[in-house]
Amino acid sequence: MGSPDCTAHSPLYISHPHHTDIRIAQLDEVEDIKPPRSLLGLPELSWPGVYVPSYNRLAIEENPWVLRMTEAPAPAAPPSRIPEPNPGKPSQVHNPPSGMEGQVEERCLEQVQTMVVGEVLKDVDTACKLLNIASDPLDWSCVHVQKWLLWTEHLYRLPQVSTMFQELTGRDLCSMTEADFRQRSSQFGDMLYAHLDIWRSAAAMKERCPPEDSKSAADDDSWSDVMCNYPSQPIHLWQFLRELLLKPHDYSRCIRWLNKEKGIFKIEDSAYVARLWGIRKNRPAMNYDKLSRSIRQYYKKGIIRKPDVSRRLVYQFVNPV
DNA sequence: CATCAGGATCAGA
DNA sequence: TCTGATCCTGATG
Repeated sequence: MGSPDCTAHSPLYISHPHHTDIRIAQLDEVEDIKPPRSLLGLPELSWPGVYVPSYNRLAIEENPWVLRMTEAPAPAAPPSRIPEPNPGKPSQVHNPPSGMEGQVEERCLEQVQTMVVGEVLKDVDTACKLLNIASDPLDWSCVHVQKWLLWTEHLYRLPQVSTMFQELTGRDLCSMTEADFRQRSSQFGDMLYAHLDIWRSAAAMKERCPPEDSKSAADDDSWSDVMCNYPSQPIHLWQFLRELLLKPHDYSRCIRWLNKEKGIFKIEDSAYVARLWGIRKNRPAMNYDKLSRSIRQYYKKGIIRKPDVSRRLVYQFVNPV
């Protein structure tokens, strides 16, 4: 079976502006701009000059497409709304697009769409890895659905909606209409439906254009290694932490090596890491207090310890990679 | 106040 | 039985 009319899906990512607008508004609300107090004296953390509280940061970080989507023109928009190609030619704005201009714009649009789609695929993939679920919603068990819902709640800062969708497999979810979603959550059903739609589209897209062999072989550690190597076994906390540490590109803002050779790492954003761990383990109530207790259990087992010079939020793998 | 240390207990695999 | 989650008390900076 699979997802219906895949071809209609690629521009569909940007066809839910009303859903994402809410999101953007929420993100934009975050104007509390200040550097984290813990950054004193520490090396540059690649923050783009703006400090966003952890949850919003997650949303931005894990879903750049949420922001980028708004940059892409809506598919139904008239050609004249396409971002100005050259400020030096104001006439273009008013003149009806000639055939050639139309082509250029079309190509522009295509490029933007390709970029957006690429980002979507990447971010869906990142989320898959984090949640340890398949990218195709049709393959999800009830537990996977709950994980995904939890993640989506987290992403969109929704109140708890996952309870409204209990006992549903991914297939059940996919067979539901938008109205069904709204029936379960009048406020956020449409949002969840749209988000699921994105995932389904991404899955359909992947199916149609699977990652090229050239890509999947050597350079592509981000796709296969972490997630696929342990299908559904429970993951250990130390493995999870290491997994985050091995992805500095994605997670260095919340956890990073201080000395990789010695296995010393620092948790930069304890709440965020705990939240990720909670999502991964389907434990919504997870917090740093509990996570750190679990880390301390590793002291006895000789897996993790405090470094010789003990510092807050700094730990050390006894056996570095 | 956040973090840290560690005891006790419980649940799930 | 093992691992981790949860709750707790008390210490520390």
